[in-house]
Amino acid sequence: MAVSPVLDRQSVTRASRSVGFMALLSRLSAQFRLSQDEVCVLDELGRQTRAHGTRTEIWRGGRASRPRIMVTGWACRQRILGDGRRQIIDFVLPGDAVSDWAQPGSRADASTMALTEVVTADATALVAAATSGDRCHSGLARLLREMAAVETNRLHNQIVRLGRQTAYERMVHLMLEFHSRLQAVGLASEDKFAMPLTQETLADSVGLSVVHVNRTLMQMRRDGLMHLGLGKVKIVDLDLMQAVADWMPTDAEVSPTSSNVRRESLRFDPGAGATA
Amino acid sequence: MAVSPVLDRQSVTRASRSVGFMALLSRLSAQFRLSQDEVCVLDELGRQTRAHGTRTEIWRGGRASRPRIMVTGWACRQRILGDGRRQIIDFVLPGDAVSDWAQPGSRADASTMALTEVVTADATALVAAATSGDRCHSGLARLLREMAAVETNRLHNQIVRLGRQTAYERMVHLMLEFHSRLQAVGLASEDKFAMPLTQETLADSVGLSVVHVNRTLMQMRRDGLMHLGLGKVKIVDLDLMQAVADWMPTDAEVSPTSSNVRRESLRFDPGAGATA
DNA sequence: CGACCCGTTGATACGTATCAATGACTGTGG
DNA sequence: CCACAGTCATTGATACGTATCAACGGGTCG
Repeated sequence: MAVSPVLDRQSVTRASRSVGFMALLSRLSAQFRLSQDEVCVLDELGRQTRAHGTRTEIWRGGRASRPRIMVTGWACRQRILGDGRRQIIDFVLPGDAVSDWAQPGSRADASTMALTEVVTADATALVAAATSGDRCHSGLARLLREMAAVETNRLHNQIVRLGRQTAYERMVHLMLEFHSRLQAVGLASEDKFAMPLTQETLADSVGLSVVHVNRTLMQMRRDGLMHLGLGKVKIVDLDLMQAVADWMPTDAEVSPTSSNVRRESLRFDPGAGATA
Repeated sequence: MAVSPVLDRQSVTRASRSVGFMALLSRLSAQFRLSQDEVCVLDELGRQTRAHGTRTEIWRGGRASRPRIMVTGWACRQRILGDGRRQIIDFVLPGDAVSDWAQPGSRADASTMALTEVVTADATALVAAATSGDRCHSGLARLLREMAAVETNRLHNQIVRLGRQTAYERMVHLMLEFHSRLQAVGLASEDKFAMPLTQETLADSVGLSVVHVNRTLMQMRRDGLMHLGLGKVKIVDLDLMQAVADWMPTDAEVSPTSSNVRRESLRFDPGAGATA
């Protein structure tokens, strides 16, 4: 293989040093109290990067492939039904896993598609270090477990949105998720962030038609919740949005206000049963 | 604490030796080629069991608690919105994890509720052995990763159902999931299984109203797909059901028929990007 | 300049929710 | 033993939310 053109090399280098990615690494290092050695493993991620064009498939479900991490750009995990209907399962943002790392050769499932120009990094070393069982890499192991837990939580959110929320609530909730996730990696300010998605993409995520997504967005603007110009989102009334969408705070501890108890008789029964 | 009444002790012992659970254990031992030592860890699960009454909360989200595994009965993971709307995220069947094991003190999320009388077992030792990093327990570690991968796949299925399938397709797909999962633990025959769920529970899973679930089920009967009498499901035309629901085979390898490629230009580009 | 993608809007159709009522069945207490 | 309330499945009539079809305008690109 010949060397890559200079331009590409430069752009990739720039990408791997991107705001979001660097912010993420430093935040992770602090949060998980990673050792010097572990930080080195993370730093190595910047070396093995690769660019992918818009609308290309970054990862195909069912394939055994090396684990990759998102560095720059937007992608989505999706599934296509036999007749062409598409459902976006989850969005993949900088710092997220491109495919599921848990099981190397897991069954055919979803695939991951780039929604913009995308840069990913090879995370083989990271995963290997974390799963080796070495005590000196326990911080990385916790980091991976945390990433998995956060992803599961996102899937739960997506299920609740699609199953029990109205079109309006779904859109607001999704926007709050974007805002929260992008803020976590330093890619969003208090009230603004870039969102390079078409309304069709949004539709395939929230399970609506393109037309109705458009109407819902216009309504949100009229209601003074947020404004949404080409590729940019400006949040106008965050509190109102969180109230509308029944938003659950992500980082802070949740006070047991209206915890998961329902109208019916619901006992918690710590020791209602017999113990053998 | 005094000893449990004899009757309870007997029933629990019987439960921990239940068909589903024993079948599961032997299948797992074979599939993951577990060592003698590892099989012992699994066998220990039968000792620390506990019974839970219908409609009790088995696990509350956000609580740090010991990991438990389902032995007998049906439960569901669910989330309740502020105004009382409920969404069932996933069903918990014998052999499944009651809560997420990945991260001990993960954030407040869903809770798990018993839908029938339920018996669970303490899986602390299992998780500890699997995450210890000991080479002799690597089979258990793979087992846990596989369980997580399967659960993630179920969540993906649920998202596709709710987002892009009709009421009819959703119901059929869910029934196929039950059939497949119960068969895997020896609780379903070729064409029959017990399903102790009310239509309201089904409704809260597939994101429909109770009334419409009823109408959908009646239609499925009229169409000769399956019959559904009190607590029992009898599959009439499995092939038709799988065709209707766009069912993806779970165990067998998926032939790359209509893989995740869409009408638009979708290249896979193995090396379209630059490598730094 | 035309072709195309994307966002926007209107008119209409369809799927599903909601409200209401009934019957079958179960458990409970007088 | 029977009245009673409660849960669950079923069915009809109607309302509402969202999909579908169609058309148009503004951008961008070749």
